[in-house]
Amino acid sequence: MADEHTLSPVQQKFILHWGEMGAQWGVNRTVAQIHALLFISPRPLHAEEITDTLGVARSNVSNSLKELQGWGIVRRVHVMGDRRDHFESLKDVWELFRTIADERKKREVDPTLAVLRDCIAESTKTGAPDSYTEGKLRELLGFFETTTGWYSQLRGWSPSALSRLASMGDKALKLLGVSPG
Amino acid sequence: MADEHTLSPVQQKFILHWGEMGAQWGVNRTVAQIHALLFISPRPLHAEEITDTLGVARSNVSNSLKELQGWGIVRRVHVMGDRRDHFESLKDVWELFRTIADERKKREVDPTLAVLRDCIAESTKTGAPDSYTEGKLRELLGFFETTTGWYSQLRGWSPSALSRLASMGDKALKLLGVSPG
DNA sequence: CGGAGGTTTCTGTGAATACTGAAAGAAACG
DNA sequence: CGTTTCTTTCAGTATTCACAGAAACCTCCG
Repeated sequence: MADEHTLSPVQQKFILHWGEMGAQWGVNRTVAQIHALLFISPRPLHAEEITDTLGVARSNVSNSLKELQGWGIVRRVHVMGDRRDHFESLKDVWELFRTIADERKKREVDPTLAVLRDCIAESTKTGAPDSYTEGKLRELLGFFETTTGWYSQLRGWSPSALSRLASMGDKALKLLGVSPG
Repeated sequence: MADEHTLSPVQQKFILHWGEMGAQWGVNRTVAQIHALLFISPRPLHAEEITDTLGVARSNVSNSLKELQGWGIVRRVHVMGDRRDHFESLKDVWELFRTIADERKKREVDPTLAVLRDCIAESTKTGAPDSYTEGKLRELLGFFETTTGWYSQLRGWSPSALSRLASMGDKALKLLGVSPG
């Protein structure tokens, strides 16, 4: 291909690290690498550029792109005068992580809430010979309910509002008449 | 063994789900299951009880326990009149997740910060022919620095303080003279 | 010092997952 | 329509990861 890319050492380093990070968090290494590449690319790339740059199979790129689109952090765009699909990552870091958090909540936290409620319901219904388990599940449920409640509040706020709030630190609490302890 | 355990359907359901969740987040399924079992167990268990209850190999249990101890969420305890090691999970949900968060930060976020700083340093040093990448890496670094800053502030606060703060919602911002937008 | 109870390490095997290359399938163009 | 260009699906392969079972290793006790 004409528009072959070679990555700078810095780009390589970042992409490789991002791949490792992804793996640690349950994301396929290649998927994470492709995302890293798109994230630092100043323009949308088509699949074959990605194939060449990362040295993985074309089909692998195709599937990985589909997964990234499923996460909502990569989208297809079209470039004038080029039939091929091009792909670009969400470019705003805050929006990026908010999207990922939303998706993880939907995929993992919400089902967990459902399971916990189920377990607790069943446990109380059946007369519960072991109340210890039930108590613990209740605590867990309480934790998830509280934290997801916080999240849904905060996710509407802008980064700058949050950062101003955070920079006030403990003073904020004092002002609000809330003690940290 | 004498003290054989059979799990109630509810316990099974929870343990299996916890295992799946773990897998999604990059934790070995068995490791997560063992943790779930210990979490809902009213007393410390020894390795063989775990083996019998979950139906996995003794050695697997041993390794998994070691990993859980590495995460700091399970510890060895001794039971009077029993030579065997017993194991128990952190029981307080908030402490549990704080411990996990601390550990993930140490293992994954901190190295990422280091890599980003490295990349940026190298990029500026070498005269940076591609400033786009550098800019993006800076944004990413800023994001991680800000959020970890928040985390280290908040992790000292008690759940109840946090929940009082959160329950005030947008009112808190108004009081502080910060607009959400 | 020898043996019993308990724990960890090690090696081979099995299962899951990621990946490739080829073939089939669409869409655009002449 | 037939051809070209591009994308996706599919089936087989490789690699990685989890796991079991055996062996080795402690530690306590008589």
